[in-house]
Amino acid sequence: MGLSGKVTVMDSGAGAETVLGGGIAAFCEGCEVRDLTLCAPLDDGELAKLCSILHSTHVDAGRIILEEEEPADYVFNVTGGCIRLFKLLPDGRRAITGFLFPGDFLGLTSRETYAYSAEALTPAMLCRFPRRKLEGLFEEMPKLERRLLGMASNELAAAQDQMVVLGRKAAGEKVASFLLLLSNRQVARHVDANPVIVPMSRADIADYLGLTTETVSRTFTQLKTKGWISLQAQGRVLIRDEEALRDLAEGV
Amino acid sequence: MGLSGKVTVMDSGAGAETVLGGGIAAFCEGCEVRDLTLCAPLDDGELAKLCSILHSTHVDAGRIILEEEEPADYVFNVTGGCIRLFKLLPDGRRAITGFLFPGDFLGLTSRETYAYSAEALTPAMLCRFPRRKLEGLFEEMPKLERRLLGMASNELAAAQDQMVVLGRKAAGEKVASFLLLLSNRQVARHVDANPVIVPMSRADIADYLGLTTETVSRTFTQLKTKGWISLQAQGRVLIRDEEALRDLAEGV
DNA sequence: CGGTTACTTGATGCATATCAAAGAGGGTGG
DNA sequence: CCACCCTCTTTGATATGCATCAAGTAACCG
Repeated sequence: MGLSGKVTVMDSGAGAETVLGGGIAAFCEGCEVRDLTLCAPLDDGELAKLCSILHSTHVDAGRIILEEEEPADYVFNVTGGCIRLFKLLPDGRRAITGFLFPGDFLGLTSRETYAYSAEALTPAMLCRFPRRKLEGLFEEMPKLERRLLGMASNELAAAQDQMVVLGRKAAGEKVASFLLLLSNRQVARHVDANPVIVPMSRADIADYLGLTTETVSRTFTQLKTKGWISLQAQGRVLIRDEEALRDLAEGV
Repeated sequence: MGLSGKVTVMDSGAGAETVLGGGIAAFCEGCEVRDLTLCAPLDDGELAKLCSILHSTHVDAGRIILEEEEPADYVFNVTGGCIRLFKLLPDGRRAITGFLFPGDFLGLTSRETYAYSAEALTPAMLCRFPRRKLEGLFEEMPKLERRLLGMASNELAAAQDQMVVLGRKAAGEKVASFLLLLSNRQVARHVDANPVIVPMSRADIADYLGLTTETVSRTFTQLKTKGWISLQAQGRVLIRDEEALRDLAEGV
């Protein structure tokens, strides 16, 4: 135990704090991302039932939430902060397979273990569901399963887009695609499209785009020099010429 | 109409032939991939109902089955042959997002349009379902929806593996990963793991791995020179040193 | 058996990686 | 509140793996 990253959210010790379970929908009333999550299609009574099996949890930045190959006993809804999903090669190379934001779902797998590791990139809030209990609710609430299928389909489409980025786009196109992706996801959660909030490091972006830290940095500089973006405080990126960025991203 | 690739399987004209619909499960009796497909969890009565909405179709090699951005009115089960899924950039660059084999599912999307194009790479057999009718059966047969969620989760895991390949592996590691993937998928459909049957061209493999035709070819030659594989007739690849190939693929 | 397409091999170039070091934030303790 | 330190970012110089361009060879199909 202690401060090592090996302590996950499943052990309810060491810093990750459980807030609530069991009650009625009161807790979910204030949820700002309800229309994006698993819970979107449920009425108040159904929501209460779902609430009875969830634990809302805060995780500190840098904390590991779950690890590849570990038993997939829980699934999560992200309600705040940003999470990175990644896979490691034996020699330490890292591939980030996605970033999660409020409303996103975490931990879905058809196997008995997780397919990737997940780490909080900023302080984050999660709703944690025991997987078996959630599956137990499917019969009673088929809407839940339908919703999960819809979310999985969306993730699949996003994964396919990312394969195009990784396999066939040049560095500039990759970075432009990335900025527009973040911008679009802000819109989905009712945040202004511009400026783009970039909470992740250059190294994270590099591992997501199949580049190096240096190349990502150079590419930002080039976009800035062209006047298409400007870099602001706290990792904010102002898009100054969206059309140019979009053309670049699409490979026109 | 005519011979242009623009004629898809949805138009039931020009070469793609509908075999049957409507009957009882008789047609499915001989299906060799029933345990892999959507139909796996269904009993005979349920299968008959599913049969009543399906059309079994043969498609010629090279024929386009569905196109990105077109209305997603049908979904398909592949029962024979090999299909490539791809996305194009405006300047003609192509990214192949996956290859489908018997037992695989095609056309799943949460949106109203397909997320990619699909083309028969060899002569192929498909079971075609009207999407709305299939969704209509979900209430009656929740097993069907459960199965679809499982298949989508599997696809998602495969997509994440592929992101690691595309983003962080070198050419040799990519090709080794690819050969082992094909081998593993043969095992899943009860085909011997070795030799690996490679029905796709070097260009297809290149577009799947984010390489060029020439690099794929050179890499095959290198693996051959090391004695790890040998190239046989009809695109068969004999794996001679699986452990070496596996270590290479995993990046050890 | 000839034509066509796919594959292989070679020579060269370039985009991005790698190695290296300086500069900018951001948080902490005095 | 300021100074210091640590980490992240930026920039520069060089190296290299893969792409590109080019041509020969093998496989396949009618």
